Amino acid sequence: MVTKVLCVAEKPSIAKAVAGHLAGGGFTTRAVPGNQYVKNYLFHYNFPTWGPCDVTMTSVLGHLMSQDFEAAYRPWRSCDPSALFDARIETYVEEGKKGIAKNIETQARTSQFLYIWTDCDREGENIGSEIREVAKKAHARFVEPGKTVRARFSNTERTHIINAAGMPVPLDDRQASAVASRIELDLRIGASFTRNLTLTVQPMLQQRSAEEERRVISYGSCQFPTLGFVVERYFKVRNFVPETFWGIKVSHVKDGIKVGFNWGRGHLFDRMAVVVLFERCLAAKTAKVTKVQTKATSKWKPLPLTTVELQKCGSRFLRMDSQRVMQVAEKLYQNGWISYPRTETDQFDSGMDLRALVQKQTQGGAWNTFAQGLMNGGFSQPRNGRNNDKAHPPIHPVNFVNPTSLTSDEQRVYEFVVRRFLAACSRDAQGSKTDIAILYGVETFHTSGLTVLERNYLDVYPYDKWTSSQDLPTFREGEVFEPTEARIHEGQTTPPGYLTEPELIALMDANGIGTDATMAEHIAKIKERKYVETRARGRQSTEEDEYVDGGDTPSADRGRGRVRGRGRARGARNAAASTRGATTGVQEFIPTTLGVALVEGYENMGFEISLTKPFLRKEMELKMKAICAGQKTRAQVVAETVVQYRAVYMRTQQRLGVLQASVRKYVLGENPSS
DNA sequence: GCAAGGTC
Repeated sequence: MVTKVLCVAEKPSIAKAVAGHLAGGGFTTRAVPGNQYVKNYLFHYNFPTWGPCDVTMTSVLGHLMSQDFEAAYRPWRSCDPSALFDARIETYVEEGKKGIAKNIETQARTSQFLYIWTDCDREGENIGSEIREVAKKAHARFVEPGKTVRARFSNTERTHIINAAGMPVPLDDRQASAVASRIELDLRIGASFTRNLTLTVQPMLQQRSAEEERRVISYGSCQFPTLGFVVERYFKVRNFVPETFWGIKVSHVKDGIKVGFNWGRGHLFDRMAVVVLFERCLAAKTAKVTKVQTKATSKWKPLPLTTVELQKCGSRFLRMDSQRVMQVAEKLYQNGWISYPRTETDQFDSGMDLRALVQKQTQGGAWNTFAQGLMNGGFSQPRNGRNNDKAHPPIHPVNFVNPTSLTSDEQRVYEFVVRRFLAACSRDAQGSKTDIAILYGVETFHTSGLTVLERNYLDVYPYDKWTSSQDLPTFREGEVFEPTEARIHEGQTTPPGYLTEPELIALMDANGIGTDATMAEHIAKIKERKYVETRARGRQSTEEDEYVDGGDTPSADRGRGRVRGRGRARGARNAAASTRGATTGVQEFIPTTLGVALVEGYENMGFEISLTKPFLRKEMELKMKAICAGQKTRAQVVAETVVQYRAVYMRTQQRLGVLQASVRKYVLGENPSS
């Protein structure tokens, strides 16, 4: 009898790609009853481990299993919400996935080996164990060592897949149980806090309007910190106190060109000190050139595209919110135009044939001649970023599609993905930068000029701006001159802007809130729950204008002097800096009165660890890592975390008045003393 | 009527 192997991937696209490589093109496709997306691919393959085999390659659609509390606990008023910390949880296959489970069971009945081809990440390991559970119902042998194995692969290149097929490894049960504990805790904590919050706060809102009647007021370990970021920035803006600062501006006209010099100290918040320093400059009468340095500089091409970066760029350059960008990218992926859109990887595998992908883009589009240029010798291997999820390559175009056959949103996202890819395969832009420093009295002033020599990737990537500044006149080191003008200028710090979507995504990413696949959902959820609202950013932000001007060009001096938001966090300032070239129309997030009330209410309860800050999610991540490392078990982690949250829950009950006072203050507009 | 994570 021929050995039969059942291969199961996490998604249909992987099943098809793997089958294609292993079967050498010769496979039979069979429909799976009850599901239109999943297919079975039948072929023969000579596995080094097992010899010639009949193979069925199929897939699931992400997680197979769902979990919910046992029936008695499902109605909201059936129990005190705190009972959900230890109510029994049932694991079951949801109606829509029964066909997929049945297919695996049927195929497993006649198979000797189960070969898991889910993504090589923690969730993939858990999905693999779900598949094994289903196969076990057909035959208990699949729990025996060596009967269920998994493939180690990180992309679907032919040689990589064939290699993986020859080197099966065991499923990692630790990773699977780390995910199982995450699932259990999110359910217990989310459901208990959400029911409690809804049942205690929602009745207060009904005083305001009957529409509020059925509104859910939810707590989740991702949605609350997301809301927290929005509220934190809101208060930074509202509580901002402008400060006046002073600086010294020196300019000099030479060869008919006016050059502005920036003070080495930037600006100071002490007017008298600036006056004293300024008078010393004037007393010196002349300034001396201390440095003239011209050196080569370059602007680096962008990194290969990750999901987070795609979402940020979507908000900035395409005027689409993150959820819309992902919907469109998903469609482009399903139609075979771009690669899998959910990836954290910003490194291309060295084995990938990138030139073949560039070649496809010579067929058309506004970028075709640029792509041709890359084929004619302009190609340069993309930079490697720091991230590799070991499951997916960076987002890239896999086929050329005539843009006219796409909707306008699809066109813009496809064009961005293509241009980003071509840019990543180009050479860095090259330029020449001249720095000039002068000593005026004992104060130093600087200016600089930039000449762009080779645009390279910039020609295909209009989202980056890098332009030559005005030419500087020639200065010699040691040259002495009397500045045409020197004066004190006064300015004021300006508040930071409200949080924009790219900033919010960057914060979530940096703090481990959500994953590439879910960040947009969490943002959409806090909008849907009416914790936040978005609106198009107006022109009130001088910050944006300042950076759009191009920073250190001599002409950037305007009116009262340049202002800079001293209250703005460093990360946010960088984010603003990289919006150069962006048009306005970026969405900004403002919390609703309910959003503010929830965050303030929980903050005022005075927990040692804040529910509205990202620390708890980080702790969860550490606990999952401990399970993966074998330092803790799933049961331990669940038990200790439940103890922690039960205490927080009890405290919220004792201090319910604090939360209710916050709702009265912000939502109902009542005076605290009344 | 609850969460977050997969995927279509």
